[in-house]
Amino acid sequence: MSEFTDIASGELPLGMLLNTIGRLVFEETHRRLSGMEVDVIGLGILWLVDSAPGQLQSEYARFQKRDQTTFGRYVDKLEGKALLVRTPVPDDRRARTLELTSKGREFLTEGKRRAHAAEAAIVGPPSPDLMQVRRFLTERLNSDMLR
Amino acid sequence: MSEFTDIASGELPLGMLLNTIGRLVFEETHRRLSGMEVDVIGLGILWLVDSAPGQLQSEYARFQKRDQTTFGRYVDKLEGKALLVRTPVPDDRRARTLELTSKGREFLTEGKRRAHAAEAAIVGPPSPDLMQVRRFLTERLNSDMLR
DNA sequence: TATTGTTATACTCTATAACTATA
DNA sequence: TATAGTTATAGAGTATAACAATA
Repeated sequence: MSEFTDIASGELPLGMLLNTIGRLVFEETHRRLSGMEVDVIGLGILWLVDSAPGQLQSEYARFQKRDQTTFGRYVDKLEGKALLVRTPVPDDRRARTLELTSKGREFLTEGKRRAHAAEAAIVGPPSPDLMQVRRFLTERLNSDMLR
Repeated sequence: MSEFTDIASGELPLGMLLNTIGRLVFEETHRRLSGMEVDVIGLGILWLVDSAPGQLQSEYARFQKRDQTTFGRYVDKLEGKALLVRTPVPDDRRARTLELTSKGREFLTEGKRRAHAAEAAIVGPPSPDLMQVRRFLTERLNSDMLR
């Protein structure tokens, strides 16, 4: 495999890098969440809702740059596991806000712990470099340039 | 959406960051490669094969941390578009090596250009920060710790 | 007319299992 | 027994289209 060493230090397409490393982190996290029946995406939704509870489902979907349908399907699953609840909005009878259940908050605590362990297994322990990567990606996610 | 601003500067799960940004880059690249019917992954394979031609198909799959079946299916597609060729190995009649066609090399040149434009649309123009992110991810991909 | 959300549907990515051929 | 590769199949992620209810 040493034939590839030089290649990898070149300019790999960022899309491929994110895809590959992302897939590895995803799989590792999934393995470590086994028995909990929630994957990285479900965990990310719980985390998001917990951090800013009571927003509209569509607001969360928009923030995650995710299609409403796709997002709704995840919410179905999480609601089915009683990790969060949909609450009707009195002012707007189309809308639902989201909120974690106490079971959901418990799950989130343990889930985050396991997710961080999984990350460390793939990208190494917390470090200034890793923090910078995280910061860069977070800033881009927050950018209004996207969608 | 400003309700989320503070959240995003917190510690989002890396898996989710990679997944979300990766998906956006993937989709944008796909859009810009449209008409060429090759996505980021196909492009990554062409790039890899071009950089170290004549290796076994299985070697490339291993380097990309990708299942043989999945990798093989991409090779099918690329071969179907005459962008690369499989060549039997005289010494080992089970094995095939991969190599780009001249059409494949032409495609790669243009494809890389478009992929970089797509990346810039999502994560911004080349910058020291972006380079560092790329370097970090590349190093992790190269790490023997994985798989 | 536009928005919130769901249902039905289809497509793609990915891997597992089983297999052939070969080493 | 192990490896290179393919075929068949299934599961999960994702989005589009069509729709209902509401604003």
